[in-house]
Amino acid sequence: MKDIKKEIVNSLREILKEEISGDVEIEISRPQDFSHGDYSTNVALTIFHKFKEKFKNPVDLASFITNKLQKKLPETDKIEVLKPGFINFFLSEKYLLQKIDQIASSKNYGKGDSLKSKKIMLEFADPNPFKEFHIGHLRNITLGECFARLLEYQGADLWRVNYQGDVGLHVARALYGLLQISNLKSQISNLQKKPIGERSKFLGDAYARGAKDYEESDKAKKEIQEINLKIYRHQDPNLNKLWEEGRGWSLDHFEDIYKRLGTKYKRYYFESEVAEPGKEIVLSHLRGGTFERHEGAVVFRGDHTRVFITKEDYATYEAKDLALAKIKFEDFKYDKSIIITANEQIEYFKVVLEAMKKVFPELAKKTIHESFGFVNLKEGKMSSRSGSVVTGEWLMSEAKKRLKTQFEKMDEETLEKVAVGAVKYSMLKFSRTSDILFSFDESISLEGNSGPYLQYTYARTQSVLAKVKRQKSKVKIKIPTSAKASAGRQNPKLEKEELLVLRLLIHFSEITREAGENFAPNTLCNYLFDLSQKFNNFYQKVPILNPEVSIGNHPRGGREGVRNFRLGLTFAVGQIIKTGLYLLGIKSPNKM
RNA sequence: GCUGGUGUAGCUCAAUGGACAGAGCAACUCCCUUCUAAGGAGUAGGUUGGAGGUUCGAUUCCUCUCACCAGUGCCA
Repeated sequence: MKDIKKEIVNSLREILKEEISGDVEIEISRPQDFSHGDYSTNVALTIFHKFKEKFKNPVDLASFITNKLQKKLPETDKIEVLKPGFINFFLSEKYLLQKIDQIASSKNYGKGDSLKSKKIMLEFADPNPFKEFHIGHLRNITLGECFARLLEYQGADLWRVNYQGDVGLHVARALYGLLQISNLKSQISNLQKKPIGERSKFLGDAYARGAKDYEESDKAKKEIQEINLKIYRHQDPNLNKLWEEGRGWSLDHFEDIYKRLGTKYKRYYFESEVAEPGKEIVLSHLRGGTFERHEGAVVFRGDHTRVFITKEDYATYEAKDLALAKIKFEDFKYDKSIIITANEQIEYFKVVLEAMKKVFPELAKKTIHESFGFVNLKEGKMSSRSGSVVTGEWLMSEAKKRLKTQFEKMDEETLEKVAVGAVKYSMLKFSRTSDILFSFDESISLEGNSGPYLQYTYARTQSVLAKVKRQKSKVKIKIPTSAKASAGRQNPKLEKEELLVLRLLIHFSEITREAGENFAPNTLCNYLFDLSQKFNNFYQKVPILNPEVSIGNHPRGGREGVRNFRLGLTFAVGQIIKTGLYLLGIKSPNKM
């Protein structure tokens, strides 16, 4: 089936080529309002300055173009020229109906190939062992998984990887905190029998103590710095043992979280494995002048100066990232390497990428950093009561708890899907780069722009379809091909509510591609929400299973035809929502 | 101080330089004998922080200014 958007562009290009020698950029956009058509272009406005002698104004030019266009685009019902010079395209019902058949009959509808066989490495989540997996990590992993799926949907060969900071000052702080505990040994053996969550909490508390002491006491600060060096150098066997134990606890705990969130990594990288190689890379480029020694440290002077090797002679995060890029590429010859972190690292990555440009120019070209904003809690006061940070686990459990009181009959499995979906959706529905305020009330709600609302809408579609399956033993929803169904009918007219759903449905593949290209899941969220609203309106106003008898000129013909069409539409909406939610990393329960 | 980001309805947020700046909460009206009312329809709510500029056209781009957040040589 023809891609109508491409058809429009090609036709326009042909016409314009006849009129002007050069090629022009043609933009086809989706109007915000259906009253302006299914597609629209501002090309007459943008190129008018070249035609000032031939035409009075952009509207004139647009009319001229439109006259020539009419014959070339049989898929359109109407092409109109409006006010300043827009050309609006209205697709014919016949075309829309063909499209619905396509969606309902193909499992892979919407799948793109813009990244076909491109190798992409995507690093995201990056929690630090010994520290809590906090809500920032939750947003990171949610966004990362969504990007991964969006890119895979465009045909990418994608590796999800996770870079975890198992050495460094933060680890030293936690270890210091642990060492302050008097009966540490017995506590540890005690905890070994306890659930992972408790162990992880124990570490989190130790970190909090270490961090506090680091700030408040010079003596503690010095000790922590010593611990840091000992870990880097593997000097102290007892300390190493403690480090390994704690590290293991953290990683087990993280593993649980990844599983719960539906992310599976291809490869884990650790700071401990890139620290030495990182140092070597920096030192080997010292002579070339890329780096220089200053006050005992090795620094890089880029956009601003950053330290790559400290005067204590261990690699900083900066140096490690250079080695990481190299090792990543050895593992997987990527065409593109994407790193997702919070906004606070923007400046950091600017400089690291500058340094990488000098050290590994080929890799630097392939590496991009994408960031996102902070997560704050709207109902956040209650969390500070515990004194520690708000963890990802806590957020999900709390969501589940609240959901349970609201929907008593919901079974455990569905509860989990909805709770995780609610939290994830709240991380995705806002534009990526802005700081957000997480609200339980909004995210759990089935009203409004929320994960559960979409899940509920999907469940509704399945509920209707299930009814059909119960009625007949095995019903395959068969939709008569539109060409036949509407043949011989004059001015077939769909119901308003049907048409709105239909007109929205056809844009799914464009939306998913754009969401991937721009790393903008919120565009997909907004689209799915819009679709759900329009479907719910349709559901409310139009009987699906028992259409009124007197639908004389419905393009799907008699009662049976109309019923089949509406079932097909319902089926298609279900497919699109389910696929859309999958791309967001959210599960779609059949019943709610 | 410097660099970057943000500022849109009471609240939380949308809006590839486009059409009358849109949603959802909250407020107020309606709609269940019928496929999930866990839903739907509607009303009200705005000088897009402020001042200039570029453009056929600015929430979007540029300059200035105010407020808040983040980053800013030995953390990650």
